[in-house]
Amino acid sequence: MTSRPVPAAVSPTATRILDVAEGLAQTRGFNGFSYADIATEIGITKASLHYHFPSKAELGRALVRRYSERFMEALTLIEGSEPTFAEKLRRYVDLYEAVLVRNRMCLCGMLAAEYATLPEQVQVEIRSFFDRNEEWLTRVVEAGSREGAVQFPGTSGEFARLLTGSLEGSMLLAYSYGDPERFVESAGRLLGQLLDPRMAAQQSR
Amino acid sequence: MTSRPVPAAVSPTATRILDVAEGLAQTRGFNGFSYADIATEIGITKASLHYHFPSKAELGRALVRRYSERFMEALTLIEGSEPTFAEKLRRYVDLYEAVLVRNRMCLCGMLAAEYATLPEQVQVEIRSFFDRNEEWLTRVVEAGSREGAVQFPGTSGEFARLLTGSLEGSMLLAYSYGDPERFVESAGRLLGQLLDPRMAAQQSR
DNA sequence: GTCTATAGGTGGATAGAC
DNA sequence: GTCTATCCACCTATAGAC
Repeated sequence: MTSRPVPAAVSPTATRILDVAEGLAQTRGFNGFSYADIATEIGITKASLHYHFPSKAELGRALVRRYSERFMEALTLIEGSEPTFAEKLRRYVDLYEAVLVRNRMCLCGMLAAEYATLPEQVQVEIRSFFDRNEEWLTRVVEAGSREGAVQFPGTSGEFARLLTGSLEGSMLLAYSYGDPERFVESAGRLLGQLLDPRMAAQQSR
Repeated sequence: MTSRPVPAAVSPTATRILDVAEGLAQTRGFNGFSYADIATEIGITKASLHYHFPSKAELGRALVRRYSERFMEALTLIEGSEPTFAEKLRRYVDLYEAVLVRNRMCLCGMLAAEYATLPEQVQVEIRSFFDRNEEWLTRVVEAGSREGAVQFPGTSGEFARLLTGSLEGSMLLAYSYGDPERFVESAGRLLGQLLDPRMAAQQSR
């Protein structure tokens, strides 16, 4: 079997730093945590952190890039078992839910709010995340449309944007209420209504 | 005619402070601006700000409360001319758009991301905003449902939550991309698909 | 109500020893 | 790689004169 390319080796400490910083960023935002917070939790000094990530901007860039890479890998995994269109979307939603049940917000949704205050390198990574999400979803929706599994006006890309935006927003509110069920509720309803409008209409009361 | 109750008089300076702080909070978040930022823009000293708002927590509380009150007033105005169900929703969406075209994010959507780091008084006001939004939308949806203008599975409240979450999320992404059109696109699509599923199905390509 | 002055703390970041 | 020590900018907040 062929092994896919592995990113340049990252030291265990750098990984640990990213792990801790990720949790902090997903709950408090990029401006809501400091090097001191990470240092305390890991048990090293602030100065040592700067050896691994010279500036907070570089830490942020690495943070979002890793998050983004992992997310894309998860998207690739979804398509592995050749699921139906509805299954693909359900698993896509599951990725969001998995973040919420850990009492975290999507890293990129979180940073989208702070966008104006972020270092440019981080802004670029955030956009890349959403662009890649949209590309994947567009392909999925396109395929679903060809199979007749979904119908909608406009382009697949526009439909994909609506999905991403709606899910991020429902996630944001569920996060702030500390109630993942709120997201599950809305996401299920969204898919149900958008995917099979005729059934939704029949089910109405 | 009867005049509605007016809130306790607020000094012109306090109003000016709130105006500036609101703009900053909507673009940079609550943790993204300081007393110094406000002071510079207004042309008074930081110390003077503390006379009007002793702590940043109190400033935040006042900020969200005013924003919330104004938003609710706008919602009341929507119902004034006895519009159709579709018109009410469209005007609701217009409120979001009006914020975006000023290159701002919804104050409460913005602060929802920072929720974990906010003073408790501010957290309470944020929740209140979303709860009141949901209540208003629920009533509107309930009425629309009775008139047969909309059909959906589940309760009106659940449908209302889906709408709020989806709009806030589409707004957040449009804000970070600096592209209000992105929101208009998605919001129009959302209403179109959810409000008349059968028509949406027919329009598909 | 607004000012000057300042306290007391935390932010990210660097120098240089080990 | 990690440490101690330190810098300097910035933060919220207060005291007290005007």
